[in-house]
Amino acid sequence: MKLKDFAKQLGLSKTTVSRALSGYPEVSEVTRARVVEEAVRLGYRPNVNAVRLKTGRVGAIGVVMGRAGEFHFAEFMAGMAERLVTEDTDILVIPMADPEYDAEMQLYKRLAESQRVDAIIMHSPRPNDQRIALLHELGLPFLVHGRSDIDVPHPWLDIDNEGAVRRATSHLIDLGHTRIAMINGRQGATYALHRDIGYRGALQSHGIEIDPQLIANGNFTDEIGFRFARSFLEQPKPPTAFVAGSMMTALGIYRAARSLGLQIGTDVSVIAHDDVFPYLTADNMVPSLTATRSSMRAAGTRCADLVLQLLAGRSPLEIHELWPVELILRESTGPVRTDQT
Amino acid sequence: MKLKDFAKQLGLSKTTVSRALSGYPEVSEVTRARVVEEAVRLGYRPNVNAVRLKTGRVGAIGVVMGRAGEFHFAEFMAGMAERLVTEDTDILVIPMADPEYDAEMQLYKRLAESQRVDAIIMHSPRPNDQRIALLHELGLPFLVHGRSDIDVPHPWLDIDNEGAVRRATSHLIDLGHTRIAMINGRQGATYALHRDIGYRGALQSHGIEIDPQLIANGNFTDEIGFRFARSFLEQPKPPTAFVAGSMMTALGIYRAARSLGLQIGTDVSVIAHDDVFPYLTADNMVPSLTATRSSMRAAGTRCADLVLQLLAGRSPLEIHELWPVELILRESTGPVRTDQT
DNA sequence: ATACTTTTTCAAATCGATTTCAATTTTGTT
DNA sequence: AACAAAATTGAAATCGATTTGAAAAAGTAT
Repeated sequence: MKLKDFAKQLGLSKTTVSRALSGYPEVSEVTRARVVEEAVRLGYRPNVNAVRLKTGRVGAIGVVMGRAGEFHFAEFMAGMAERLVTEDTDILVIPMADPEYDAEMQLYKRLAESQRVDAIIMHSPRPNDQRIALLHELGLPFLVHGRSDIDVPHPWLDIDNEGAVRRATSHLIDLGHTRIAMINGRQGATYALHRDIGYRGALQSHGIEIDPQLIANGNFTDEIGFRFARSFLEQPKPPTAFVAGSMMTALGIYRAARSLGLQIGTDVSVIAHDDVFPYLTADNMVPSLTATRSSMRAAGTRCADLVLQLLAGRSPLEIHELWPVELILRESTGPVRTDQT
Repeated sequence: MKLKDFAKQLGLSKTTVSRALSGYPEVSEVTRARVVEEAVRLGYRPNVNAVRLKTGRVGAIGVVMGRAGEFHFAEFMAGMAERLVTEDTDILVIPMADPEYDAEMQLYKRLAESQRVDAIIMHSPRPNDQRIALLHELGLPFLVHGRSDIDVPHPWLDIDNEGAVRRATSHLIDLGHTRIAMINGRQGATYALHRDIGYRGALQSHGIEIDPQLIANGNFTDEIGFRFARSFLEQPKPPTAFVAGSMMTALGIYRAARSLGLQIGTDVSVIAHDDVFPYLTADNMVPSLTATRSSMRAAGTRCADLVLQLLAGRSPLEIHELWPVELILRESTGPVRTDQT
């Protein structure tokens, strides 16, 4: 059913029908009501591609997806979906061949030229991230989930990674720990850097020397958590506490500690960052996990919201949201054992 | 840069340029070479929306996403992305307000009418799933990830859930277990039904009575695993083994067993289904988890592939793929303790 | 050189909507 | 009732490509 046919059925012009459906004020309420009602009855719905061609609006927000099967991703998208479901806007997942810089730059260029999406949400930016410069140049509206120190204005939403880790680390220090290990995310991303800064900052401000042997970087997997925790704990001077980047990492650390006969919460303290997953909760771990918490889903919802605002004309320059992170104390952290220090 | 301008620059007509770029044979090789080269140099790229309007092809495959933040989802999509990255096709995630039947039916109708996607991948179908009937009726190409017994032909890819669980259960029976609990996925989906059939079948063919008290259904979460395992184990006649629907469920069962001082692999055996996640591996659990395994990512890749074939004209009638599921024996299963039976 | 293919190119129609500008109808005022 | 102002409607242009059918150019055979 095309507009032309539909209009003919109603005995109206295409113009009037189109206006009635798009809510323009120049059409009488009685006509509009009739048009809307008949549209539902006859099942008329504008062809998206025609609308898109004419208006230049696509009705889709792009999210670039790397190969790594990030479990965060699904949560973030679920959050976006929550906001977008009422908006007639969908999410375009753009597969990226290689998480290589060049490939991604090309991808953005193509996206901008081909008008597949109205805006892009970019993840895990790096310090001085040239992708941001490119997006800015291309004029394609975008929002960064995370931040970059690049000298180009960009709208972003980020959580206070530095503050979160600083607090977590400080808390461990307050409990008497001095050998605190850090199993961070992959090197390169700003968030990993911020966490590193928070960690170092906390130690330094308490006059504790930083031991590079206690710092590791890697994917957010159980495997990484286990491997590094195990190797750290087998050092001559093992850590008495861990700060970890994710729940999965924490699972690995738990496993490593157990495998060495160490009790979490007494022999070894653990704090991890919790993105709040419906399927795995910090409170349910044994012992329950002390965590810095921030909902990934909520971030997705808000990012979608901000992008809509951006598209509605809000200035990108004023969009900067830094979300505080809660520290939830549970059983996995405890005072350092006096014979350990 | 529009086709018109670009053609003018080259001194050719729009027709010839369009043909040259789309690889039609009616254009001389020397002209084509020039056009292609100049397109790259001048950065001309056809406007997708115009192409889509004209050709009726959208270049996107739709995946309906429920609210539940399924961790499988990201893996499946990562798999799809792997296949689609080389095609010029993207993934459209369609948010669904409520996982209600009616709402979803409406959604499919809207999708078909508005031509947002070329095809749809549908997840977790139910027995006699009317959504399949609807999609069939609408003429929107689709692929079902899973199966339904509905009396409408539909292309599908599924794993052998029944066989997997039958084997898992039989294995436990071979180890001497007779009180075997089943923590299945949410009731309603065909896969849950198939698993249930496999479970019951294995018990029955060994002459073991089915105890409804040992069967539970719920989301794939640590929480569900814990709660049911705990309540089962506290029964007067507790199970000595568990068959579980997911790794997360298994985590919960492990936790429940531990909380009751039971050793996994000796006091209680556990087999779970493993969708193969990069961040959490069955082999790394302690003790390592015996699992029925099938890669969700591979399924995503193959589903994307099949949809492309569908769009290329392959008959939906002949697309039925049933993937076998491996059973990987590890430490979480062992012979029943003789004092238990 | 002519007639006839074959190859290459192009003008114009088309896809299905939105929107400008003009025409018509309705309402309000005197 | 006459006229202006406001409200409503519609014809035609437009978005940027693809594709049909016709024409021009090149190639081949007589």
